[in-house]
Amino acid sequence: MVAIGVPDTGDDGGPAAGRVLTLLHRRGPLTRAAVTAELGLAASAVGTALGDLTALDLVRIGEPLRGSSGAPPGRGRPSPVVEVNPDGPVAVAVQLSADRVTVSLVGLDRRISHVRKHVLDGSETDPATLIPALADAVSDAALRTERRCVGVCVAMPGFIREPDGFVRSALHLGWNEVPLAQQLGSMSPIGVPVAVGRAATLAALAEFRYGAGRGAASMLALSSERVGVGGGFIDADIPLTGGGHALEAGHIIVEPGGLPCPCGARGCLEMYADSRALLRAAGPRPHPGHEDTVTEIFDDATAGDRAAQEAIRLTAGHLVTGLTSLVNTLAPERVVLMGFLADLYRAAKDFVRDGLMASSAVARAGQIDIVTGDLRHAALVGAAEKAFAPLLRQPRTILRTDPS
Amino acid sequence: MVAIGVPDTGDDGGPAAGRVLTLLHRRGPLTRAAVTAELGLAASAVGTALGDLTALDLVRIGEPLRGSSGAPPGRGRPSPVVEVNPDGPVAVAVQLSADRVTVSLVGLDRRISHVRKHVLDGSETDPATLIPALADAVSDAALRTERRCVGVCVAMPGFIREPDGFVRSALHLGWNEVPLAQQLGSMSPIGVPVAVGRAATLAALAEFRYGAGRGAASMLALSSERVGVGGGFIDADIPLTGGGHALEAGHIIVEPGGLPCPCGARGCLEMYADSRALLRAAGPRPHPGHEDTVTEIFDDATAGDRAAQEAIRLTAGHLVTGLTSLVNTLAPERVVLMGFLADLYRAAKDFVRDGLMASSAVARAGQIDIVTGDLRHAALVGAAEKAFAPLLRQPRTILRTDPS
DNA sequence: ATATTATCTTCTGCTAGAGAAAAAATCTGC
DNA sequence: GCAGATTTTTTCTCTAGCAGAAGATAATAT
Repeated sequence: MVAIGVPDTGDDGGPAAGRVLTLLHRRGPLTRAAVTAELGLAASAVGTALGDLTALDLVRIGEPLRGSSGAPPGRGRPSPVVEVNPDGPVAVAVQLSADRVTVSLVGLDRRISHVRKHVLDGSETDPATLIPALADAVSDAALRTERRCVGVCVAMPGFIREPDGFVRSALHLGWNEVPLAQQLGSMSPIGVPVAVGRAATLAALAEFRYGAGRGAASMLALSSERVGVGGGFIDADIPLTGGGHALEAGHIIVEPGGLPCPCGARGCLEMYADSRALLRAAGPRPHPGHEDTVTEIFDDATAGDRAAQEAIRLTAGHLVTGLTSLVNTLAPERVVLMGFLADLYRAAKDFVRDGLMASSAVARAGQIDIVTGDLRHAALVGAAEKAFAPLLRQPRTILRTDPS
Repeated sequence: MVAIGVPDTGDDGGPAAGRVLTLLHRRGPLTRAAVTAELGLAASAVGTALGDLTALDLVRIGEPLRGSSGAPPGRGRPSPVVEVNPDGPVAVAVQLSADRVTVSLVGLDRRISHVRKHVLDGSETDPATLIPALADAVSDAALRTERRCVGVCVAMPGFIREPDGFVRSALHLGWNEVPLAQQLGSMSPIGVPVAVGRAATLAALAEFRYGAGRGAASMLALSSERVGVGGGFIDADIPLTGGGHALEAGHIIVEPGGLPCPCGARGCLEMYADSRALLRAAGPRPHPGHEDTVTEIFDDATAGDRAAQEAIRLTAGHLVTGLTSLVNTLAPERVVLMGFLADLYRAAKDFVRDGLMASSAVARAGQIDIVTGDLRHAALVGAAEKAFAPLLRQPRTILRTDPS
């Protein structure tokens, strides 16, 4: 039973140059020999791929590892370290949230530079005002560097139609039916593709590839920043997008007939498990400032305050209910909690973990890990991933464009 | 801005022969010209692929369409119709449920033959008893035909570790940690790969490709046969497996703190939306027989019986709650209801549809269709899909094996 | 210094498919 | 009934991309 006649190139996965570049982007500096072994390619194929990639200024071939710099020298011909060129192309990564805009440049090494933050006041969130300003900021960032810009991606909350970056609706900004990618593309003089993605999905992608999700086959991320709960799910390196509508995890129903949610339903998770819900559960508190009071509740609970502990348990209990439904649906190998939910989890670790194990047969069968996120700019990194994707897949096609 | 130097083979997607065979399997008879246009391949590539496939007896090249048989003749050289060989290879598709076993042969044209059903009594469900019997039945089916058997797939409920067909647990059969695929493979004298898959996922896959899900980008299927609720989700032609644990949709929580479920949680969907739940909601009824009474409730409701209508609304309301959470999580383009849930939906169509639209912002944004399933042997067809997958991907590699 | 080892480079060969040109099979108009 | 017109198939040539073998290279080990 031996296959004959066909060389069986395995899973293929596209041209070698793309696979090599993707590997270096994902895993950082590697020796040439490691690249060859990792990809299962012939040494000659890796050789030509790396030759092309260096010619395109996408990767840099360094010195072989020596005594001082890391690994043991070993016998045989030393293998030079290859890595993504830190002065190579950049992507413009933008994060657009309800109260501020962040524009940054991200390299293939995922280093973030040229960060510009702008706090929005209510008068600026109108698409007709915000988009031209954003286009300026993007062009500005792209033109301020010598490095070649290969793409733009905006991470924002809302319902996004991914293929064409069309914003169906973004409640926090009050947007409806805005062709963001198209408008941004036509207003920016830098002729590169513009993509738009759901912030929660992109942040989840970043955590999956470079953060708390590393190594998992699938990962569910839940995050909350003060108000609302968002989610992202990645399986086999592919985010579940649902055409831009998936993982509205804040609107899992955890209390049928409960509090009305602006989304139209009653008893949504985000009415019961975000920071407002904790404040409500804790009852009146001395200091009115929002952030302070939330951290105060966590501090009080640690110090032994029964009322604070009770409020945390109540809120965490709703999180467990939501997690049970989500885990039984998606069966992630790992759950990553970010923002307020990470704080909540840290304050009630065993309660959440034991609760989920007790109520979810999938969690029991699947050996689920619950962890907190560990990336600082997950959404920006995720946006860069999306902007870089075409280049990583087909480096030659993307860069060998007529510059005239 | 024109890409030069690279032929841009597009998405590739593997060797042409596999793509052609897959297309014919999925879409049925097509003209040669249609195949070329559909796949975007050069005519010469399609020519050699079809040549190879006919040489392997996988496809049959028929007569060009003529006046009588279908389409208008048209000008130019007539294009012969090509189709999957109806006497070509078969897969053994097995459905294993709590109370019976079905063994059948399925061709690349999805025609099902040699169906053998066996009703299980309690004494036969032990793995040590059932698996050898199943191995016999499978070999028997494979040897009774002249056609070449290329694979076996068992569809069954439970937690399945897909890659190696290991049954983590199957509550209905009382199984735990059973290496089904491996045992079946070693007991059957026919040397072909054996796969095992979750029945609900495979049925959903069949509906997605050939049934009520055709044409949708993503699809959620929910089914119920008397007891329990199962689900499947397909996105971009790929089922969400979660390592065999995904879409335990029956264990979405719809009533926190509600009825205890054998899974360990309280308030699971399947405690509130299967046929037992409807019977409970309807209260005592004259006739004790199960099936009769359920259809009787539907009939009474149609006839105007208020109590029956109320019971249906109550049960359907819970279905809406569960659907809301599922739809907000997965954002399917279409929802397919099967079995009892299809009956329930037919009895309360507007109630379910309006309820979901009212409570799910994702449903409102995404234009979700709710439909009932329309395949009779969805699980068997899905099992055959899984068994055929390697052949469809690489026809040459799979069949050019040394028959010695 | 010489052997050993691991890696890299060059060269040849093969496969899959693109693309152009030629051949085939039907229809249309006269 | 015959000459184009039209569409499709076939044949042929050519290239990209990678595998595999053989030789070159640069370190360590003796």
